[in-house]
Amino acid sequence: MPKNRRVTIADVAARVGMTNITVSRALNRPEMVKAETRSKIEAAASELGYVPNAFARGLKHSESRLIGFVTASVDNPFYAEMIKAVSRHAKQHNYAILLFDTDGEAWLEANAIETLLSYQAAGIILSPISDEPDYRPDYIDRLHNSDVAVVQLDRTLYNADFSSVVLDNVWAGQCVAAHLLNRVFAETRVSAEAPARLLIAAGPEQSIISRERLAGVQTTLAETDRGVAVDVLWGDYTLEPARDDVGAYIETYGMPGAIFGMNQLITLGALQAMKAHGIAPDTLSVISIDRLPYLDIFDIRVPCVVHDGFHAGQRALELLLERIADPELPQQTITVRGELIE
Amino acid sequence: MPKNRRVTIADVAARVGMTNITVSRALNRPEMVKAETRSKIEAAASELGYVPNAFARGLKHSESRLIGFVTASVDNPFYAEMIKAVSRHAKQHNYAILLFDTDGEAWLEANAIETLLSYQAAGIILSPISDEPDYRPDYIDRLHNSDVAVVQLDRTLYNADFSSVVLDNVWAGQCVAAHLLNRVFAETRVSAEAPARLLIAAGPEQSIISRERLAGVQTTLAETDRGVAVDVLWGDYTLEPARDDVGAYIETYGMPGAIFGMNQLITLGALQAMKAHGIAPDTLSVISIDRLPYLDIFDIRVPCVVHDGFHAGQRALELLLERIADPELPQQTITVRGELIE
DNA sequence: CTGTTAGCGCTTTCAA
DNA sequence: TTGAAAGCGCTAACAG
Repeated sequence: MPKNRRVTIADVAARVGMTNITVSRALNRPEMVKAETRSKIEAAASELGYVPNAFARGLKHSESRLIGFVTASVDNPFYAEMIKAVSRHAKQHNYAILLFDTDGEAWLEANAIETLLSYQAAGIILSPISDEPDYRPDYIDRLHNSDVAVVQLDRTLYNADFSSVVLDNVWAGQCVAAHLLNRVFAETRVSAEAPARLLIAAGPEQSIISRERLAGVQTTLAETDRGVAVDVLWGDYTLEPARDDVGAYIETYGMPGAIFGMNQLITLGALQAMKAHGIAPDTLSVISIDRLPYLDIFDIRVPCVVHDGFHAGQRALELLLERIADPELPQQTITVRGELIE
Repeated sequence: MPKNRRVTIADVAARVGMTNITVSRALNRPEMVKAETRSKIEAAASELGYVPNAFARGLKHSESRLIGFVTASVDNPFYAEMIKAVSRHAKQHNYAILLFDTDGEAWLEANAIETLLSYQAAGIILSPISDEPDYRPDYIDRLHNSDVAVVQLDRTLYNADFSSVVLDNVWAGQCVAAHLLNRVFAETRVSAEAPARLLIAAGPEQSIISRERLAGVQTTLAETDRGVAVDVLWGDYTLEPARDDVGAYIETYGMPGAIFGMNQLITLGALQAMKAHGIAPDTLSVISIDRLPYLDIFDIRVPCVVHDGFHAGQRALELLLERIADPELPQQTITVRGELIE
């Protein structure tokens, strides 16, 4: 069977002996058409297998029902959760999602934005590859000059004036420190000679997120007279460097009083290093940001500050829809607080 | 600052004192245009911030550079991996991904297909909500009558004639059984009175995937004279029913000789049930399909048959591109084998 | 090498 | 309630 030529509004019109415009109206503004004509048209349309051409429609209105989601890692479970939330709420408002995985590459991110502009995307949810001050991609101006709504999610471009939904990183750091002071460093007293040591396995040194989390820890520690010394290992949010650096640290300085991993992968890396050095997870206090899934099944307790990705994604989409509806709205930042789970 | 009207090819043309078509050519077929004109045009285009309108182009060619990915669960890590693969390879061929999360709902799946047809998607990678024989959505005919390329991934519609990339489920079952015979039931001898028991926590009873995995186990067991009795608990591929049913089983029949969980979540459910009954993971042999991530860090060994989702996704996209290039190609099925990891 | 014309499928005037 | 004409932005086909 040769594939039928695509059926258009005109084919439907011909079938019922009317003109294009009547068919168009019957399908989009049913109230403007006599009920009888309408049902004839609807019948013909479904019989012929008519599918509206989104391109023609988009060209006409010069607006589209597309929302872009740009992220560095679809396979990060936290992002997967956010994508799910965005996708679910987008389709309730009749938007479809164009997904771009930038794989941490600046040029792919730039391409993604370019493509979204060419599809006249109504909005973009952007989680850029980096929040460091020296990452200032050219597309920022393009976005400001166009009329796409933009909401940054989780990560934000340094100093770019877009709305955003971010985690309360300072607070997460404070939570972590408070928990450690309560549970681990409870007996610690000021002691300049042999202070208790907290090892922090962080993300990149220039990452705002890492710095905020660190700042949170430090302010809370500073509020007490417990003499906790903080050692920071900068990394890149992935497992391997965390594992290697924590391993090296343990070899050089011995076991710290506690380890704080700034995200899931970092913490797993730290745990791996501990295992390699024969340290059981319950001997040394480990605390994390992001949940380490399913460990409770095996009675391994790593307390963590958990952020609700689904909620964050949903808020981002809400913000985006508001901006699409009213582009003149001032930029907003929404902060999502995590919760300490023991 | 009022947002500038969108800049079109005509604006660029006016700027350099040429006509639309020359600009169009300079941008798309550089070789057809004098080098000097071309560079003038390119300069003007980037200065004005020209972005081609994908809708106009799509309308003209009546073909698009869009590929649809339709799945029931973006947040399943196995799917996330496949999405990553598809996305990465799609962009190498200049396709963008329209992502639809159907959340297991038939009407959302139907909507997704409808939307993809309206966007003239060049191809669709489809992982339907169900592979059971009584799920026969209407869109199957629409797809066959249109000229979209379709490749099913992981799950396939019962008896729909589309290409597909599927896991070798029979083989996975055989692997599992062979491993159990070697390691767990090695000493078991024929014994009608007290046969060794293998508990299988499966997906839905009508699911082809579950039935194939089960069949694999049974053929391998049948090839030996070891008297292993198989008990099957049907479920739905999620954690909770598996946990509850395995728990109930243990209470009624006591500990089986081994438990086989047919996917990650089922196995985790089984492990949870064991924990609730005070059975340590190393006392009872558990085996799974799909990896249980990071357990090795804690010295918990659950052998599993692992499938390479990245590879599967990549193959699906390759198949799709082939069909886009030549729609007359016969339908193909590619089978991806997993590997037993101890 | 560059320009004219026409049309992709749909919808927005304006008119009947 | 329905229709005619025009145009969204882009690119074939055919000139020049």
